[in-house]
Amino acid sequence: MKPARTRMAPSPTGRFHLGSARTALFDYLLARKTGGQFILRIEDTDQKRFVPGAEEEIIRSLDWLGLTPDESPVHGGPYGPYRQTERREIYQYYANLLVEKGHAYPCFCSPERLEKSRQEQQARKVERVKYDGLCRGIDPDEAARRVRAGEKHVIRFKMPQDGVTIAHDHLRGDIVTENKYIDDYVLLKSDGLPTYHLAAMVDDHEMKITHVLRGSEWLPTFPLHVNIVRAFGWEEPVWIHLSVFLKPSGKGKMSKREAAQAIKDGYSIFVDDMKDLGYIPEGVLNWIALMGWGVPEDDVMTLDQMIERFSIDSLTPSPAAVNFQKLDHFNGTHIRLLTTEDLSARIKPYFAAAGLEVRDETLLKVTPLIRERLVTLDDCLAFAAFFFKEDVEPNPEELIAKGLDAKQSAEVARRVYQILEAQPDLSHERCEPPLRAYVEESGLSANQVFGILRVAATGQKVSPPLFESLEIIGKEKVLKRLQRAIEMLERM
RNA sequence: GCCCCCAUCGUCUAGCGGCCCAGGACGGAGCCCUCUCAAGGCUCAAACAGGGGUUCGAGUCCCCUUGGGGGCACCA
Repeated sequence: MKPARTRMAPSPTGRFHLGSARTALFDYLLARKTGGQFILRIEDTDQKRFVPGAEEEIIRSLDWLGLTPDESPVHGGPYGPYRQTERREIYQYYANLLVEKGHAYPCFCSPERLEKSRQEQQARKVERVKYDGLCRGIDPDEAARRVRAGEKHVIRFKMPQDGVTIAHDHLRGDIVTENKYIDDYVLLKSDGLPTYHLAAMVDDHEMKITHVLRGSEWLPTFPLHVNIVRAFGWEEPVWIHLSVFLKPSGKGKMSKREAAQAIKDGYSIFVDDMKDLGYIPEGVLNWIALMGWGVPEDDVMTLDQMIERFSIDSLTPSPAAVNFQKLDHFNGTHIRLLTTEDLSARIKPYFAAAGLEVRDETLLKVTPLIRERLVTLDDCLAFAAFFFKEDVEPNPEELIAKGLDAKQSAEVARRVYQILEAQPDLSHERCEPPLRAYVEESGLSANQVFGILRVAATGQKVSPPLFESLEIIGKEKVLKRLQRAIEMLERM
C-alpha cells in the first residue's frame, strides 16, 4: 500500500472526546502502517463557537495518547498553515475558481429572507426544505458587478438539480443520493471564511490527504462533498465514515447528559480526564481500538501491535455502545504488562499527591506486590499507602478475627508479636514458617491468625500478600503497629 | 415530516454461500489456586430482529417491515 496521508480535523469548539480519539487512532495507524503521515488540522472557521483552550486540549490529549501528529499547527509541516483561519485567502481563491467554472454563485440573500423562506416551505410541508434558488438565476456578469460593488454576499455551491450522485464509502459501498435532496450549500460565508464543506475539501486536496476518516454525521453531506471535489476536477480520497459512539445502554448517542453521568460514575468520555482518573494511554487506546475495528482474536495490543495488524478493511460501520467495564479491564491488563520500573514511575505521583514521601528503593519492592491488583493507577493508594506511613489506623472491630472475641484476638496478637520479635529480621522466609507452625498448634485457621496480623500491620482488611508486605514495612514498624493493636484489643 | 446510514450473545466483535447445531473478548455464574483482595487456570449460560425471495444450500446475496443512529444552518 502506498504511503497514506491522513488527517484529523477537529474544531476547537469543545472538549476532546472518545470519538475524536478513535478517529485519530485509526488515522495514526493507517499512516504508520503505510509509512505515511498523520496530520492535525484545526478547523476554526466558526469564530462564534470558538472555545479558548480547546486547541491546547486537543494537542495535549493526542500527545498523552502517543498519537503525536507529523504535521500540525505546533509541529509545522510542508503544507501549512494548519489552522484554517490562517488560510482564508486560499479558500477565497478556490471559491472564486468555482464561480468562474460555473459551479458556484454569489448569493445576496439576507439571513432574514432565508429564514422567512424556510418557514414558508415548512408551512407548505415541502419534501425537503432548502434554499429557494433566488440568486442562482442571477446573470453571472450582473452578480460579479454586485460583488465588485461591495454588496454583502455568500458563495453557494451550484448543486446539479437532476440525476443522482454516487459517492463511494470504503465501508459502506456506493451511496446513491438523488441530487434534488441536496441543497445549494454555502461554501464561503459573508465574513469571508469558508464553511466546512469548502474548507475541508480544499485542505484535503492541498494537503494531499489520501484517506478521509470522519464521523458518520457527515454522511448526509457526503454527496455534496463529492460533488465539490469533482467540480474542481480533483482526485477523490478514500472516504471512510466511522460510526458514532452510543451511550453505555446502547440506546442513543453519547450526549452532554451522558458525559456528566460518566463522570459521576468515576469515568469520563474526555481524554484529558483519563490521566487523572488513573488510566494509562495503553489501556485507553486498546479500548477504543476495539470499538469499530474487528480484530479477529488476541485483542490485547500495544500501539505497535495495532500498527502491525491494522487494516481499513477490518473497520466496521455499525454504531458501538461505550462500555466502561471494558476500559477497566484493558487498563488493568496493560498495567500488568508494564515493567516494575515503568509502573513505579507512573504511580509515584499519586503517592506524592497524597502527601506521602516515597523512596524509590521501597517503591520498587512494593510495585510487584500491587501490580496485578491495580485497575487504575490511583488504586495504588488503597493498596500501598500504608507502606509509606509511620502509623496506621486500624478499625478496632476489624482486629477481631472471625469466630474469636477481642480477648482471644489479643492473645493471638501477643503470640504473633513474640514470634516476630524473635526473628532477626522479617524476611518472608523467616516469618512464614514459625507463623504457620503457630497456626497449626493453636488450632486456629490461617485466615484468623493472618487476618489479625494483616489488619494490625497494614491497617486494612485487604492488602498485598502479608509476608512480602511485612518484609517491606520492616521489623521495627511491624512490632510497633502490633503493639498498638494489642492495646486496642485489650481496651475493648 | 423528508433524506441517509446501521442491524450476530447484555456489550464490543469474528463470520465475506456449504468449514457455523455460529468463534473470541468484556461482563455474569460456578469450580480450582489461596493469608485477604486481585491475578491466573478450567467450565457453564448467552446471539444470527421479523417476513418474503434467490440458491441444491443463507448469519452470509436481494426486497419489505421493525428497531436503532445520524442529518435537514452564513456549525463543524
